[in-house]
Amino acid sequence: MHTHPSYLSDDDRAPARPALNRLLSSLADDDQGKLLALCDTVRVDVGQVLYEPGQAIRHVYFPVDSLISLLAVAEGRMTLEVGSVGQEGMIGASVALGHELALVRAVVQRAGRANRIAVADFRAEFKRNEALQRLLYRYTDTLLAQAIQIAVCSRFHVLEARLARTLLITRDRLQSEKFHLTHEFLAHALGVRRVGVTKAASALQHQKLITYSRGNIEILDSAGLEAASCRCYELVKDKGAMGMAKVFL
Amino acid sequence: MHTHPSYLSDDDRAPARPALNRLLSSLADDDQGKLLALCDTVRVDVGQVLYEPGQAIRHVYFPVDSLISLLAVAEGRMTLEVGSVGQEGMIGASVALGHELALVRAVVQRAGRANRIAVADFRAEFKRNEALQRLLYRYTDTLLAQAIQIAVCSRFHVLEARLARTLLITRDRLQSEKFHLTHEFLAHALGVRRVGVTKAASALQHQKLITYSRGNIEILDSAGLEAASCRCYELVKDKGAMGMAKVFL
DNA sequence: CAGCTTCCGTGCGTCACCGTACATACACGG
DNA sequence: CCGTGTATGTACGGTGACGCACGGAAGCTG
Repeated sequence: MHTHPSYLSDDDRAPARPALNRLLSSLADDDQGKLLALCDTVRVDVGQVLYEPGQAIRHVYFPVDSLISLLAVAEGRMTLEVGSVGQEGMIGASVALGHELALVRAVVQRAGRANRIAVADFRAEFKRNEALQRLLYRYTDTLLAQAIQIAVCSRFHVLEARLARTLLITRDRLQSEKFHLTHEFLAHALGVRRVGVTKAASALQHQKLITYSRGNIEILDSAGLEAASCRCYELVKDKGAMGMAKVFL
Repeated sequence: MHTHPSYLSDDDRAPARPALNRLLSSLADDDQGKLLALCDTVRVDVGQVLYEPGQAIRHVYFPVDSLISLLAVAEGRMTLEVGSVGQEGMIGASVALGHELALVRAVVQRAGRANRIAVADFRAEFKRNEALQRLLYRYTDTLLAQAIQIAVCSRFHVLEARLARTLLITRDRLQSEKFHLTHEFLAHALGVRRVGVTKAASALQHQKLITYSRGNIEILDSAGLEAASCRCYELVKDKGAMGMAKVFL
């Protein structure tokens, strides 16, 4: 089993052996090989829309170093992030069950690479690969846990706490205290107005918890930000980690 | 917990051969038989709490004519219904994946029978029964769709529309224009104050869409109620139906 | 440097829902 | 028939977020 090296720098470097999504790499060698033969690796860019609700899914994606945000879409331009998917996950799993259409928007939050498989190939492999079936089931379950937590959070917690939570989760996923995320983007994820984000972010900044300018956000006081955030941060974090833990051992 | 004995038939009709949960009945005869051998049928009562978040799951339940409400619990007494499960579904599926603990509260919304299996038995059967695996995966996926829709709905839609939606869905599940549901219960499901429900319900009643008294709700104008509800009604309805359609053919 | 786009900040009236407290009405058992 | 509990109704100030509109500032391009 070739586990990819854990040193990762961003763009300039193009390793001869491309890093692999962790879901894929958790498969046994022969299963993995068959799947990889059907894969190609593509680069996805910030803002790129991979799925649109109601539209047909063409490929299943396994992010490598990219980050995908899942946005549920209500009428109008109101959206709400119901989950996010990095190297530990995948999008498009439901096509294996015969669902042709996406039910959420999938948009790239951080540019990077993703392993990609055409739907027909994926379905064929799914049918005969039992390990893959278990994996998808398990991952869907963690997505469910995420979605539930987010539903609760966005119903009961005030914007400032939710913003803090999102920033912390983003940091964890990107492994960096600095990242790029505009108020506009956050507004879509949190399902609020852009000015609402501005107000909340500004409050966090006054408390010296973060600083930002033109989309470049930096977390200054991690502990303070956790205090300002809701419990949902730990819950999502733990559930996400625990849910898939056994797979990655 | 006091487990209810498996004799049933307290009041109205008691079919000699008890009806079966639809998920179970969709299994092939031999698979079904093995599972049924591990099952007993219990009666559950309104308000009974089957699972509590963070606590161990002891049994997996397949409702027959009962209806179970899944409530995500935030701190305090704030709750939000993230799905409901009737004869077409089950609760406790995640134990098959090794998750010991419930992540939502499961409370009985309508009394009735449920097929029940002890966790250990269920896990053993899950391991060797591929059809069961597919079934659980598929059902978890429809739960995810439900949860996402509810997250969006409770974020963006006003209480009156959400109440109308809940009433319509309840009607569909119970196959009856009349049912019992107190404002208090609805408040927990919708994640709002009881007085909020009273206000919204009272508005619907003034529009002659429903009538109610001491928990006995009757839908008077189905079409009107649909008009007053949000689109989420049809979405949840369709997705729930379509998601499991092939299983039930 | 001009001009454009992107991103952030502010102000103002409105509204849905909150927390709390209290009032009424029906139901049922002793 | 009275008491107790359950279910529903009303009232009031408070607030978080909304919609809208506009102002300003930082970067990109020509």
